[in-house]
Amino acid sequence: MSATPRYRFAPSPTGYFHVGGARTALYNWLLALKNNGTFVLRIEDTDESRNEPQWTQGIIDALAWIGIDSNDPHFEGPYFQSTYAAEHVAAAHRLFEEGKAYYCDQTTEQIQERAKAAGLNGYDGFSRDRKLGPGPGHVLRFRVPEGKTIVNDTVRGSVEFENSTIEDFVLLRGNGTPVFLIANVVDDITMNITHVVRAEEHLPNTPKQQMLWEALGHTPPVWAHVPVLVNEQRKKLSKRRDKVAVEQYREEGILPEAMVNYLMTLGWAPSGDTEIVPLQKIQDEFRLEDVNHSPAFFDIKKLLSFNGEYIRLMSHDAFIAAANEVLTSSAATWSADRYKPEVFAAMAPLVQTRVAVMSEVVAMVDFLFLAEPPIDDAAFAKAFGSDFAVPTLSEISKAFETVEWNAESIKVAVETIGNQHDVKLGKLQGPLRVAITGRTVGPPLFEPIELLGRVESQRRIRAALVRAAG
RNA sequence: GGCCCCAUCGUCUAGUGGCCUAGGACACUACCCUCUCAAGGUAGCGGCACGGGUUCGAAUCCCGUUGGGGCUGCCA
Repeated sequence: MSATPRYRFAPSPTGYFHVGGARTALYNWLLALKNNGTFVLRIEDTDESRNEPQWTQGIIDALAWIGIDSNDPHFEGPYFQSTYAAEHVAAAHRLFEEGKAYYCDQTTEQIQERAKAAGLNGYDGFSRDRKLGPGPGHVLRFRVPEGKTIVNDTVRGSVEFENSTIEDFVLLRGNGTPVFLIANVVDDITMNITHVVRAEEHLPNTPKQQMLWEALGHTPPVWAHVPVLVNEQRKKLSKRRDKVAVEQYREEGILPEAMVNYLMTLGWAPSGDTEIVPLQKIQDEFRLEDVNHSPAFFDIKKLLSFNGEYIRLMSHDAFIAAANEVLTSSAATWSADRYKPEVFAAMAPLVQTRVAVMSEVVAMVDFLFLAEPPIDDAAFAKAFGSDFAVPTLSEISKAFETVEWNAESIKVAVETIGNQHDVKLGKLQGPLRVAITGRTVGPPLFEPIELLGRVESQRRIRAALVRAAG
């Protein structure tokens, strides 16, 4: 038994990184850090039909994003399962030589037919004693022993399987290549894995793998099966129907800290009355024994709420830096030369409390950088629907010619006009806001007006007035 | 169908036989604050699936029912 625990994360490279995988990886990673163990990354790339080398880099990048750093001393790998194919086959052959596995020539159709006729399901062990040798189309099957298999699971306690309900499963395909069950076990054995922490969907595989560990002469690892993540229909999160790609959340401006914190509150919770907590506290407190047993709904709304909170927690400078990144990216709707970082910096505090994801800052400040911000028709109709709109805006326009150009004076000037017309500032600012920003809602108005300057503000107000007249 | 897992507010959870007239968070509602919208503050709504046991005492232990979910490939 090795002195330090060795955990592993073994994704198959399928093109994107699943949030469920991210959570499983996080569990393993945190446990490795907490127990001064090792996190082994193994890419299970044995399904040649859907195996693309660039996916591997995607996985490493996604792991890095959630804080699992491949340069950290606790990180080991990546290993590639495909490079160990010879070992997998050798292990299977050893099992055959020891009589623990046997060859079978039955096709799927034949197996199904016999099962149907017998009123049973699955493979019935037809070839167990036929003493077949290897050959084209012959699969190697594991001879499931009699008795029962008890899986000791850190999350679920002990789970008992009657071996008679487990069919003699395939180890080697008809073409001689190994399947997942044996490849996974052989790799775990050679990599000295001590703890297998994975999603609950693997629980039915576990008795089979445990039998393989034992048949191969090794003590099985500590198992832990964590509940799956589900959608609002309570079905396992699926690539087809659900938004599961970590990369997509990253692009939309979810902060990694928020994602990590949120993921860790699914099936588990830190002590105390607050869920937004430092990663260190999570690392200190997290225990597999405390993980819930039932599936958890991946609630994007709550994720967004966490993210908004993390955005507000950022320092002034950090927020500006993060915002600058999206404002100078392809997400920007203006031509790059019109962007003025110092203008945004002045606005930053006003937008920081108003966005839940970083991508939202674009629409929050676009009117400052767009030469001609589009005016939403519905917004215009709403703002100019009242009879005070045009007269007050005209007066505002006049007042803007002479008012001292700073946010506070501008506000006072507008407020004064409101008083004369007996219209509260809250209503009065509507038409002005639409004229300036094109929208009915947005950050506080007078600061950006100051930033925009007298001339441009006047121009926009006049344009709106013309539109209202026409 | 078979095997396995699960069951506290709509959702995520705290709770490990008395501290529970069940706590927090998201969402929702109302009010306060307020130049719109947010943020913030206050209050509110809302739950131990059901039925039997065990016990002086059960959300917590046992059994059953019901309801969910996972697996059931020569995918991983």
